Amino acid sequence: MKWNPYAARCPTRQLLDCISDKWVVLVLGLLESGPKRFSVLKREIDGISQKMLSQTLRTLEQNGLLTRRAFPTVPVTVEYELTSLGRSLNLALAPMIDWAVANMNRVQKARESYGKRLA
Amino acid sequence: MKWNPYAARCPTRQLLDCISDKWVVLVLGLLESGPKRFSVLKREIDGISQKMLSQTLRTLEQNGLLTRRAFPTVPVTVEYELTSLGRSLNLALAPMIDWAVANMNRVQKARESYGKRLA
DNA sequence: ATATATTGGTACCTAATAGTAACCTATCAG
DNA sequence: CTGATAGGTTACTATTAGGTACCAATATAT
Repeated sequence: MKWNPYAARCPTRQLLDCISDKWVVLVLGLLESGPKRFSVLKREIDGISQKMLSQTLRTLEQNGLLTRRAFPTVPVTVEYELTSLGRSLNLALAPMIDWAVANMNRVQKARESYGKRLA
Repeated sequence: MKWNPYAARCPTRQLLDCISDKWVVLVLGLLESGPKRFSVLKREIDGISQKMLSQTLRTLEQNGLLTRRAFPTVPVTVEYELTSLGRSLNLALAPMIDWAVANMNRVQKARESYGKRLA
Protein backbone atom coordinates (compact mmCIF):
# COMPACT_ATOMS: atom_id res chain seq x y z
CA MET A 1 0.00 0.00 0.00
CA LYS A 2 1.20 3.44 -0.81
CA TRP A 3 0.20 6.08 1.70
CA ASN A 4 -0.86 9.55 0.71
CA PRO A 5 -1.92 12.17 3.27
CA TYR A 6 -3.34 14.32 0.46
CA ALA A 7 -6.12 11.74 0.12
CA ALA A 8 -8.88 12.41 2.67
CA ARG A 9 -9.47 8.81 3.67
CA CYS A 10 -5.86 7.68 3.86
CA PRO A 11 -4.93 6.68 7.41
CA THR A 12 -1.90 8.92 7.13
CA ARG A 13 -4.23 11.92 6.89
CA GLN A 14 -5.72 11.08 10.25
CA LEU A 15 -2.30 10.35 11.68
CA LEU A 16 -1.04 13.70 10.46
CA ASP A 17 -3.99 15.34 12.18
CA CYS A 18 -3.04 13.56 15.41
CA ILE A 19 0.57 14.61 15.45
CA SER A 20 0.16 18.17 14.21
CA ASP A 21 -1.01 19.45 17.55
CA LYS A 22 0.71 21.88 19.86
CA TRP A 23 0.26 19.71 22.96
CA VAL A 24 1.73 16.69 21.19
CA VAL A 25 4.74 18.71 20.07
CA LEU A 26 5.33 20.11 23.56
CA VAL A 27 4.83 16.80 25.39
CA LEU A 28 7.16 14.88 23.11
CA GLY A 29 9.71 17.67 23.38
CA LEU A 30 9.79 17.31 27.15
CA LEU A 31 9.95 13.53 27.14
CA GLU A 32 12.95 13.61 24.84
CA SER A 33 15.22 14.03 27.86
CA GLY A 34 13.83 10.95 29.62
CA PRO A 35 10.73 9.64 31.43
CA LYS A 36 8.62 12.14 33.31
CA ARG A 37 5.68 12.03 35.67
CA PHE A 38 2.22 13.36 34.88
CA SER A 39 2.49 16.18 37.39
CA VAL A 40 5.90 17.21 36.10
CA LEU A 41 4.60 17.46 32.54
CA LYS A 42 1.63 19.45 33.77
CA ARG A 43 3.87 21.88 35.62
CA GLU A 44 6.34 22.30 32.77
CA ILE A 45 3.73 22.84 30.05
CA ASP A 46 2.31 26.11 31.28
CA GLY A 47 -1.39 26.43 30.52
CA ILE A 48 -2.27 22.83 29.75
CA SER A 49 -5.28 21.51 31.63
CA GLN A 50 -5.27 18.13 33.32
CA LYS A 51 -7.88 16.99 30.87
CA MET A 52 -5.94 17.91 27.75
CA LEU A 53 -2.75 16.44 29.17
CA SER A 54 -4.25 13.08 30.06
CA GLN A 55 -6.13 13.00 26.76
CA THR A 56 -2.97 13.78 24.80
CA LEU A 57 -0.97 11.19 26.72
CA ARG A 58 -3.56 8.48 26.15
CA THR A 59 -3.68 9.11 22.42
CA LEU A 60 0.10 9.03 22.22
CA GLU A 61 0.11 5.77 24.16
CA GLN A 62 -2.50 4.23 21.85
CA ASN A 63 -0.40 5.15 18.85
CA GLY A 64 2.67 3.53 20.35
CA LEU A 65 4.60 6.76 20.84
CA LEU A 66 5.02 6.45 24.58
CA THR A 67 4.53 4.00 27.40
CA ARG A 68 2.67 4.57 30.63
CA ARG A 69 3.82 2.98 33.86
CA ALA A 70 1.84 3.32 37.10
CA PHE A 71 3.63 2.66 40.40
CA PRO A 72 1.54 1.58 43.41
CA THR A 73 2.88 4.30 45.67
CA VAL A 74 0.55 6.46 47.65
CA PRO A 75 -0.74 8.49 45.98
CA VAL A 76 -0.20 6.59 42.77
CA THR A 77 2.73 7.71 40.62
CA VAL A 78 2.60 7.51 36.84
CA GLU A 79 5.55 7.79 34.53
CA TYR A 80 5.53 8.40 30.79
CA GLU A 81 8.41 7.49 28.54
CA LEU A 82 8.98 7.76 24.80
CA THR A 83 9.18 4.57 22.77
CA SER A 84 11.66 4.39 19.94
CA LEU A 85 8.78 5.26 17.59
CA GLY A 86 8.09 8.32 19.73
CA ARG A 87 11.72 9.32 19.62
CA SER A 88 11.70 9.07 15.84
CA LEU A 89 8.61 11.28 15.70
CA ASN A 90 10.23 13.79 17.97
CA LEU A 91 13.10 14.11 15.52
CA ALA A 92 10.50 15.29 13.01
CA LEU A 93 8.68 17.60 15.42
CA ALA A 94 11.48 19.30 17.28
CA PRO A 95 12.36 21.49 14.26
CA MET A 96 8.91 23.10 14.55
CA ILE A 97 9.69 24.41 18.02
CA ASP A 98 13.09 25.58 16.88
CA TRP A 99 11.59 27.29 13.86
CA ALA A 100 8.99 29.11 15.95
CA VAL A 101 11.64 30.38 18.34
CA ALA A 102 14.05 31.34 15.57
CA ASN A 103 11.48 33.15 13.41
CA MET A 104 9.11 34.79 15.87
CA ASN A 105 10.57 38.23 15.11
CA ARG A 106 10.11 37.85 11.38
CA VAL A 107 6.52 36.71 11.82
CA GLN A 108 5.74 39.66 14.06
CA LYS A 109 7.11 42.06 11.45
CA ALA A 110 5.03 40.38 8.75
CA ARG A 111 1.90 40.80 10.88
CA GLU A 112 2.60 44.49 11.36
CA SER A 113 3.11 45.11 7.67
CA TYR A 114 -0.06 43.16 6.89
CA GLY A 115 -1.94 45.37 9.33
CA LYS A 116 -0.58 48.51 7.69
CA ARG A 117 -1.62 47.32 4.24
CA LEU A 118 -5.23 47.18 5.40
CA ALA A 119 -5.11 50.79 6.60
CA MET B 1 13.78 38.67 24.43
CA LYS B 2 14.11 34.96 24.85
CA TRP B 3 11.17 33.01 23.49
CA ASN B 4 9.76 29.96 25.21
CA PRO B 5 6.77 28.04 23.83
CA TYR B 6 6.44 26.20 27.13
CA ALA B 7 5.21 29.49 28.63
CA ALA B 8 1.50 29.94 27.95
CA ARG B 9 1.63 33.63 27.10
CA CYS B 10 4.75 33.59 24.95
CA PRO B 11 3.95 34.56 21.36
CA THR B 12 5.80 31.44 20.22
CA ARG B 13 3.15 29.32 21.90
CA GLN B 14 0.45 30.91 19.76
CA LEU B 15 2.67 30.64 16.69
CA LEU B 16 3.26 26.95 17.40
CA ASP B 17 -0.48 26.49 17.62
CA CYS B 18 -0.85 28.18 14.21
CA ILE B 19 1.67 26.04 12.42
CA SER B 20 0.88 22.70 14.00
CA ASP B 21 -2.18 22.16 11.87
CA LYS B 22 -2.77 19.52 9.23
CA TRP B 23 -4.07 22.00 6.64
CA VAL B 24 -1.03 24.23 7.10
CA VAL B 25 1.31 21.30 6.68
CA LEU B 26 -0.45 20.09 3.53
CA VAL B 27 -0.77 23.54 1.93
CA LEU B 28 2.86 24.43 2.49
CA GLY B 29 3.89 21.03 1.21
CA LEU B 30 2.12 21.65 -2.09
CA LEU B 31 3.43 25.19 -2.50
CA GLU B 32 6.99 23.96 -2.09
CA SER B 33 7.10 23.15 -5.80
CA GLY B 34 6.03 26.64 -6.88
CA PRO B 35 3.04 29.00 -6.90
CA LYS B 36 -0.40 27.46 -7.17
CA ARG B 37 -3.94 28.73 -7.66
CA PHE B 38 -6.71 28.45 -5.10
CA SER B 39 -8.67 25.94 -7.13
CA VAL B 40 -5.61 23.78 -7.71
CA LEU B 41 -4.88 23.65 -3.99
CA LYS B 42 -8.51 22.81 -3.30
CA ARG B 43 -8.45 19.98 -5.79
CA GLU B 44 -5.13 18.55 -4.63
CA ILE B 45 -5.95 18.61 -0.92
CA ASP B 46 -8.74 16.09 -0.92
CA GLY B 47 -11.39 16.86 1.68
CA ILE B 48 -10.55 20.46 2.49
CA SER B 49 -13.51 22.83 2.36
CA GLN B 50 -13.33 26.18 0.62
CA LYS B 51 -13.77 27.86 3.94
CA MET B 52 -10.88 26.09 5.65
CA LEU B 53 -8.64 26.61 2.65
CA SER B 54 -9.24 30.34 2.37
CA GLN B 55 -9.00 30.70 6.14
CA THR B 56 -5.72 28.80 6.22
CA LEU B 57 -4.31 30.77 3.30
CA ARG B 58 -5.23 34.11 4.88
CA THR B 59 -3.60 33.21 8.17
CA LEU B 60 -0.47 32.08 6.37
CA GLU B 61 -0.44 35.33 4.43
CA GLN B 62 -0.83 37.39 7.59
CA ASN B 63 2.10 35.62 9.14
CA GLY B 64 4.28 36.31 6.13
CA LEU B 65 4.56 32.70 5.01
CA LEU B 66 3.06 33.19 1.59
CA THR B 67 1.97 35.91 -0.80
CA ARG B 68 -1.36 36.23 -2.53
CA ARG B 69 -1.61 37.69 -6.00
CA ALA B 70 -4.96 38.29 -7.72
CA PHE B 71 -5.00 38.66 -11.49
CA PRO B 72 -7.85 40.65 -13.05
CA THR B 73 -8.86 37.88 -15.41
CA VAL B 74 -12.44 36.82 -15.65
CA PRO B 75 -13.23 35.15 -13.44
CA VAL B 76 -10.51 36.40 -11.15
CA THR B 77 -7.44 34.20 -10.77
CA VAL B 78 -5.55 34.07 -7.49
CA GLU B 79 -2.11 32.65 -7.02
CA TYR B 80 -0.37 31.74 -3.79
CA GLU B 81 3.37 31.49 -3.45
CA LEU B 82 5.66 30.72 -0.53
CA THR B 83 7.87 33.50 0.81
CA SER B 84 11.37 32.64 1.91
CA LEU B 85 10.01 32.52 5.46
CA GLY B 86 7.41 30.05 4.28
CA ARG B 87 10.03 27.95 2.60
CA SER B 88 12.06 27.86 5.80
CA LEU B 89 8.98 26.71 7.72
CA ASN B 90 8.30 24.03 5.17
CA LEU B 91 11.76 22.61 5.80
CA ALA B 92 10.62 22.09 9.39
CA LEU B 93 7.21 20.69 8.50
CA ALA B 94 7.93 18.37 5.60
CA PRO B 95 9.52 15.75 7.91
CA MET B 96 6.12 15.34 9.60
CA ILE B 97 4.54 14.17 6.37
CA ASP B 98 7.46 11.89 5.68
CA TRP B 99 7.31 10.48 9.17
CA ALA B 100 3.58 9.77 8.90
CA VAL B 101 4.06 7.94 5.60
CA ALA B 102 7.11 6.03 6.80
CA ASN B 103 5.61 4.92 10.12
CA MET B 104 1.95 4.33 9.43
CA ASN B 105 2.42 0.57 9.61
CA ARG B 106 4.11 0.72 12.99
CA VAL B 107 1.38 2.97 14.38
CA GLN B 108 -1.33 0.63 13.13
CA LYS B 109 0.36 -2.30 14.86
CA ALA B 110 0.63 -0.31 18.08
CA ARG B 111 -3.11 0.46 17.92
CA GLU B 112 -3.95 -3.19 17.49
CA SER B 113 -1.84 -4.28 20.42
CA TYR B 114 -3.34 -1.51 22.56
CA GLY B 115 -6.81 -2.75 21.64
CA LYS B 116 -5.86 -6.33 22.59
CA ARG B 117 -4.51 -5.22 25.96
CA LEU B 118 -7.95 -3.85 26.84
CA ALA B 119 -9.62 -7.18 26.08
C1' DA C 1 -11.65 11.10 65.01
C1' DT C 2 -11.38 14.73 61.64
C1' DA C 3 -9.46 17.81 58.47
C1' DT C 4 -6.17 18.43 54.79
C1' DA C 5 -2.98 17.44 51.20
C1' DT C 6 -1.43 14.61 47.44
C1' DT C 7 -1.48 12.24 42.41
C1' DG C 8 -3.60 11.17 38.45
C1' DG C 9 -7.68 11.01 36.62
C1' DT C 10 -12.86 11.47 35.02
C1' DA C 11 -17.57 13.86 34.47
C1' DC C 12 -19.99 17.70 33.23
C1' DC C 13 -20.83 21.94 31.00
C1' DT C 14 -19.85 25.84 28.06
C1' DA C 15 -17.14 28.26 24.50
C1' DA C 16 -14.77 27.99 20.42
C1' DT C 17 -13.76 25.90 16.22
C1' DA C 18 -14.29 22.79 12.20
C1' DG C 19 -17.13 21.36 8.69
C1' DT C 20 -21.30 21.70 5.35
C1' DA C 21 -24.02 23.91 2.22
C1' DA C 22 -25.87 27.76 0.22
C1' DC C 23 -25.12 32.06 -1.70
C1' DC C 24 -22.37 36.13 -3.98
C1' DT C 25 -19.83 38.92 -7.59
C1' DA C 26 -18.36 39.69 -12.08
C1' DT C 27 -18.11 38.39 -16.77
C1' DC C 28 -18.32 35.62 -20.78
C1' DA C 29 -20.36 31.94 -23.91
C1' DG C 30 -24.32 29.98 -25.93
C1' DC D 1 -31.53 35.24 -20.07
C1' DT D 2 -29.38 30.86 -18.58
C1' DG D 3 -25.39 28.72 -17.12
C1' DA D 4 -20.66 28.34 -16.07
C1' DT D 5 -16.52 29.69 -13.66
C1' DA D 6 -12.97 31.37 -9.69
C1' DG D 7 -12.61 32.60 -5.38
C1' DG D 8 -14.58 33.67 -1.87
C1' DT D 9 -18.19 34.81 2.43
C1' DT D 10 -22.15 33.76 5.38
C1' DA D 11 -25.15 31.14 8.21
C1' DC D 12 -25.88 27.05 10.46
C1' DT D 13 -24.63 22.62 12.78
C1' DA D 14 -21.58 19.18 14.75
C1' DT D 15 -17.53 18.36 16.97
C1' DT D 16 -13.94 19.46 19.93
C1' DA D 17 -11.34 22.17 23.35
C1' DG D 18 -11.08 23.97 27.72
C1' DG D 19 -12.47 25.04 32.57
C1' DT D 20 -14.21 23.52 36.93
C1' DA D 21 -15.53 20.35 40.08
C1' DC D 22 -15.16 16.08 41.82
C1' DC D 23 -13.17 11.26 42.90
C1' DA D 24 -10.18 7.48 45.27
C1' DA D 25 -6.80 6.16 48.51
C1' DT D 26 -3.76 7.19 52.10
C1' DA D 27 -0.47 10.01 54.95
C1' DT D 28 0.21 13.59 57.96
C1' DA D 29 -1.31 17.14 61.03
C1' DT D 30 -4.86 18.69 64.51
